[in-house]
Amino acid sequence: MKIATWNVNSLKVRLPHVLDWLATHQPDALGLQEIKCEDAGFPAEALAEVGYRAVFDGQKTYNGVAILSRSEATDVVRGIPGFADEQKRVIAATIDGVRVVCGYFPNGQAVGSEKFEYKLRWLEALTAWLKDEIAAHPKLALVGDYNIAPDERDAHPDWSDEIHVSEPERAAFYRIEALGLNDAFRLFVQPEQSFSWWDYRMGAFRRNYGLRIDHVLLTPTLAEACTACTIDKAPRKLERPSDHAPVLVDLAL
DNA sequence: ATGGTTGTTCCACAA
Repeated sequence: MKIATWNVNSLKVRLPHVLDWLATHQPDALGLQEIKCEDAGFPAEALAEVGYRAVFDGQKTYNGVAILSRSEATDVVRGIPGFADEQKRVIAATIDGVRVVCGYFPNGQAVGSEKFEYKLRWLEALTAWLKDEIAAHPKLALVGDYNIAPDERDAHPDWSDEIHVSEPERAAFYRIEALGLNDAFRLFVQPEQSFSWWDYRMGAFRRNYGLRIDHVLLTPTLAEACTACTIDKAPRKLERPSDHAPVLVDLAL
């Protein structure tokens, strides 16, 4: 089984890239973030033509998440239960016996800002809900754009902003891991300076001036079955790319 | 020190 995650920064604009990527990698589940479209405008037909169904929680202009799958997605949950939020950032579903939780974590803008406080509140609510969700689903994958680089290896040495690498954000990431989740990427030896996001500006991709902020976290049952985790930089090299690369895990299931 | 880019939109705002 293959599970992947990709912040596409507008599904409308990135649809050709997504269709190509699905054809090449044939994931069983793909979590998408920042689809930036309302439910009525979701390109369900184009995806169905290449063999994928979708569950989604769309929003105009900002945010929006989806899970694409070849098998039927069941027990769909939209948003964090009990956490009122206008912003569409979470969708969860069970696919082929695996609970896939897809999240677009808040950016946080700048440490100490109002948006940063929202990020921390959101992380707290997500963590509380995940505790129950993991207890109910031993095979669970938390995928998405976390907007957190977990440790020093995950940020370019010249990264100077506090946001994405601050102590409170990293502490929140470790609290999620402490629920019993494993960073799939670090189960394997990886190239140094492996990143999943590069700013559009200042030739950041060319200089590999990036961060690893897109993650797949796995419960122990899935971590034991995990045989590979890779960041696919290929779509980032295309014309009109997303600023994020997809992350893909292989599971011996 | 500033500005550099992209997407959606009413041209500013979020990333």
